[in-house]
Amino acid sequence: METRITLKELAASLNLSVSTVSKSLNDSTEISPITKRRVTELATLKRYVPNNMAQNLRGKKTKTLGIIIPNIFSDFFAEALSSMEEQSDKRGYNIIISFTNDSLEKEIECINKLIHRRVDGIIISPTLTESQFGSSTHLNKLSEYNIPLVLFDRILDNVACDKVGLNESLLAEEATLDLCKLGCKKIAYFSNISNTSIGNQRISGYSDAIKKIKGKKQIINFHKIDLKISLKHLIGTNSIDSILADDGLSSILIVKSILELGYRIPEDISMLNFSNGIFSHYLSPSLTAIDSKPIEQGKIAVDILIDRIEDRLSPELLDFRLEVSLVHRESTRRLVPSI
Amino acid sequence: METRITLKELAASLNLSVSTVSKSLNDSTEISPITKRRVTELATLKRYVPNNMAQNLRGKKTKTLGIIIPNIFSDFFAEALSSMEEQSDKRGYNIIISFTNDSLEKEIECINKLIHRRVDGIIISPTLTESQFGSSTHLNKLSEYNIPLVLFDRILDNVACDKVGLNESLLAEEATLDLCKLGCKKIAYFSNISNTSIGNQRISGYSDAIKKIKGKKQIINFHKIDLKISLKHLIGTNSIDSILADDGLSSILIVKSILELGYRIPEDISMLNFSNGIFSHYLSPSLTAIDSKPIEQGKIAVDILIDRIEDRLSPELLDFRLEVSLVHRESTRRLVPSI
DNA sequence: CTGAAAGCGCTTACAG
DNA sequence: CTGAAAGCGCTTACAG
Repeated sequence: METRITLKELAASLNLSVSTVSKSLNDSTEISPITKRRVTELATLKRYVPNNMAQNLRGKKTKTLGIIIPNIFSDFFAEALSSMEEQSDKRGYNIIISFTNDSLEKEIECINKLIHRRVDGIIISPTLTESQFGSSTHLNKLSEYNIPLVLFDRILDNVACDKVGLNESLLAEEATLDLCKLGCKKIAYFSNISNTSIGNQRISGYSDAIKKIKGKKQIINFHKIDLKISLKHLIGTNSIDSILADDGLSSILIVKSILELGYRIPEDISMLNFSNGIFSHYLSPSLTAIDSKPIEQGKIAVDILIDRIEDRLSPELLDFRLEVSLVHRESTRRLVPSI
Repeated sequence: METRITLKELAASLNLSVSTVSKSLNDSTEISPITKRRVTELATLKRYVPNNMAQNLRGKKTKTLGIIIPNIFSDFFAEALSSMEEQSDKRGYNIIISFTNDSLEKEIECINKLIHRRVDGIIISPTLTESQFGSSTHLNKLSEYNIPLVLFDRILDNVACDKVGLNESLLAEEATLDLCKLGCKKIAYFSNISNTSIGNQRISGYSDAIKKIKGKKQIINFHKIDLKISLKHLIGTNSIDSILADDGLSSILIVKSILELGYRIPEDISMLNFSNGIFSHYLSPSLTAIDSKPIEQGKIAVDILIDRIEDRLSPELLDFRLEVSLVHRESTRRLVPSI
């Protein structure tokens, strides 16, 4: 079935040696223009395609990156992945993509598979479990195989490698202070990812901000409550005037509940969330959100990884934290201009 | 930098031949248990990992599939891709994923790259341009390389290969008839993808249904109108009582416009759309939609491709069209039970 | 039970 | 300018 033509067959048809044919195809200066032309012509005619496997076997590099992310169901990961693919392509690298669905077991399997496939480097956004319990031996072992690793978005402290992400704590603090600036005084954080490293950083940033504005800390674990009942109580007792939410999905549910309870956004409650996905644009009301720049982050992660692979970086490990900005939309009150 | 241990080094340390070590590692029955143990112990200790490149070079198969899709920003493709990844993994295949962003040029590049990489097979959902103009020489040439191809979701007639998708025409017809059954009489189709093969099939199915119910055909090209003005006019003049929309995004915009115009869904206008994405679930009102079963479709595409690769299929090409169903939600009227 | 040898398809010193 | 030879890391007939 596999009938693709090889260098050897090409050489035979041309009455040339394999070396000459190979050099011709690689446009080596050693070869005469006439021979080159003969070779390339036949190669085109016979649809010769070099065997990457053989080339890589000699070259020791596979020009392939492994990318491991939890899923592509959030806009953040979808856009980040898309951007990584584009940038890898631009720099001449292929990618092998795996999704863990936040299963640590699958993540470990993936890592092993990528080692087997001899990828030149790996970008990973680890599972939440891992970020909770920090059992990252499978990541740390990559250095023993000399496979560069870039930790993306979900950054772990116990892994020594290049890192690309956000300053989640600072971000949460700024978001909280922003709500305050817009006139909110009772700001609750509905956390959807508590107990993870990112979740904890956000909580810490939120807490710092609340302390600064001398407010009352109200951290609500999204998974542990009956949303509608909680909201009814919180708003009814005038305990909150604004909500900081983790992701698009929880925002949607919160908005839906608030509206169904008969309250208005932003008049009664302001909403701000960490995910600037397509939801935030198109929901009614549209949501003020933190633009975490997945496109830029993805590109940077790929660039750092390839630079590391190609030895263009100084040995110190990078810890790149992107500056991000708030996108104000309908879900938060306008700032009343002071005269 | 690359210091991974090879069979040869392993053999040297053990005072064995390369063949014996190789066989031991592959658990061959030729080798004595004692030797096997010695070998595997040292291999583990030294973290030996076989070089896939070399293995593939001998075996002629790469156990790798190429997957080319336009993007992962719709829930459909995201879920389909996720499912393909899972199924490939289950069956022992790796995948290389590329996104075309609906650029035919990028698609052609991808195909060439995958040929170079000697993938065992390819699944593709072609660009819209291609589905409009049908210039598919780059797809047809795959058969010359003996690379099996599965056309996914966006199915072209001019490519001879296995196909997995929906019966878009039937689907559109049934959706239209369903609206009719729910009491709608003036059904407009807001097409977001006219001029593509899928778009045309849907239009034809919609047209058939309209003919059956003796209604008036109203096909509106989503891109060519000012949405709000059009809707105001159509609803104001009582020209439509229901809308069939292509995808999630256009549905959102339509819903938003209708609500802003002060009309109610489904009381004034019923909405049904072809995309059962997360939007359809969570929008207020939630949207009645066609469940196109991306998970199942993705799995089937992978299974067919691998079965084709492994020669488990009869030579006739498959054209698999999945049965799908409507999911009724808030955006369409309830059926009034007849007594 | 073990090993020497050939070969997968390429590239690249080296020789002529 | 062309070619013979070695070698990338493996597997698998074949011989012993």
